[in-house]
Amino acid sequence: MAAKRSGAQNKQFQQTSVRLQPVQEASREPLLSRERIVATAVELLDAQGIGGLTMRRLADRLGSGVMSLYWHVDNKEDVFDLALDAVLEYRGPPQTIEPQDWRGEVVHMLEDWRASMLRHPWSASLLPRRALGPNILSRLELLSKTLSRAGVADAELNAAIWSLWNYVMGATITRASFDLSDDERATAQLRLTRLSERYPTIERSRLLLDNDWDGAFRKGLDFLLDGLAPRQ
Amino acid sequence: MAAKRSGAQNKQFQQTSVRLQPVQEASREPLLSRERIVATAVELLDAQGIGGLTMRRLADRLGSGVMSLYWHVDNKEDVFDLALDAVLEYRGPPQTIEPQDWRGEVVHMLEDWRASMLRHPWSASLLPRRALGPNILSRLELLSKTLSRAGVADAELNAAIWSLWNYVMGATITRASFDLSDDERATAQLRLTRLSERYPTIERSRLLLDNDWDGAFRKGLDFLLDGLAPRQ
DNA sequence: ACCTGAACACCGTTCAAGT
DNA sequence: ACCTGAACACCGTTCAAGT
Repeated sequence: MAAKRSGAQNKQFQQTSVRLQPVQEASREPLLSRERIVATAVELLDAQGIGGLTMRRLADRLGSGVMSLYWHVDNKEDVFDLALDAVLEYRGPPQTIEPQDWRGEVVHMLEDWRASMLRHPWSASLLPRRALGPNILSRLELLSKTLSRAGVADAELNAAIWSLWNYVMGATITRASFDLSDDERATAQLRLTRLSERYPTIERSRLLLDNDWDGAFRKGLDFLLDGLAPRQ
Repeated sequence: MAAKRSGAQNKQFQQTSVRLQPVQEASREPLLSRERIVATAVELLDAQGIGGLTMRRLADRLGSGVMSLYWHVDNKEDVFDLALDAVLEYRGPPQTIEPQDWRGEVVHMLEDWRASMLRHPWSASLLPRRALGPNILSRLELLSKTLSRAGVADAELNAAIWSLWNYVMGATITRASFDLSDDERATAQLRLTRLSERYPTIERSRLLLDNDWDGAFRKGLDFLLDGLAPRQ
């Protein structure tokens, strides 16, 4: 059983080229790296969806043998975790939001979170099934601090956070799935039309067809925030 | 390519034993049936989770060859669709709810929906990714009718329905995932404790540990309903 | 009408090496 | 320190049959 790389090491070795190891003839970059693997995994997931990520395909794209991946990465689950976290980074609110505008800050972070997941539609349905990575924890920390500052009592904080989490995740997972399968959706509505006597109301309102997803998202979010921490 | 069974046939053949086919020596029940396959698939999913359902394992449990399944079922996706729908049936509100109490009716249906999915934790994360089956469409139809009766305008009906859908799905998917991995959750909180300087607020509030999921669900739901159709 | 086994083109991962 | 191929124990599904 070979000793494995510990996962805590990083890319700060370029300035100090001499190390404990014997001098290497050209100190060339290794072919593979954690970063390159994760970036390629995200590409593959974007292109082929969740079922399209395969250790073999991943190695192909990187021009390496399959088993070489396992030096840098524990297993396939690990690749999923890393790709997911890579996609969830938050850069903070724009300058235009004033520091005391807690509601603007919360809404911005949540909409940015949702947008990030929609840019990588596989990520939304993956997130609830994996351990929470550093980037999503940072978002939760920010949310927690902001709501606290807005006057939400400590005893209600967790319920408030999870309500928002639930709403964002539900909205995004649903939206991402519907996006992925435009024709499937059309056939669903078609099938529905044939059965319109069984589902007359949703037939009439064309529930499965034309929806203002973004508007609906924002509206429901406002209702929740009104309930959680009423406008002053 | 053999002709395939059409999927519309059902189990009303016991009273009239004579049919178009030549008389069979004992008219014995076929070994397999759509119903038996679906019921066994649900068992398997309950026991082993989403990754545990395998055509080979399913056939094993049924005491048949793998390929025999394909007579009754199109493919594995079909099995997923059928198992999912089987689990989502709604029997209607209890007698104790009065007919004009639209809010009670909505809350009962949504909580029953959530409870059904939690009884089969694989179902929640599956539902948004598959085409909507008859049982979930019936629930949406009921929801639509009830909200309409409660005075929600036609123009707002779809947004209202999707807000509720999003909330229920997000809450249930999250809850089901957290349930599945109690020790994973513990290690997550442990890892968090080590990093408590980075996430002090969620550390302090023990966000990842002790939560009143059911209470939080009900609270958020009330906020949404208040917003969607204010109490009279 | 219903069931079957062999075969194909895939998977993730272990192991024992190579440099 | 980093990369490799062979091998194992799995997958879903096609095909050409059997009764």
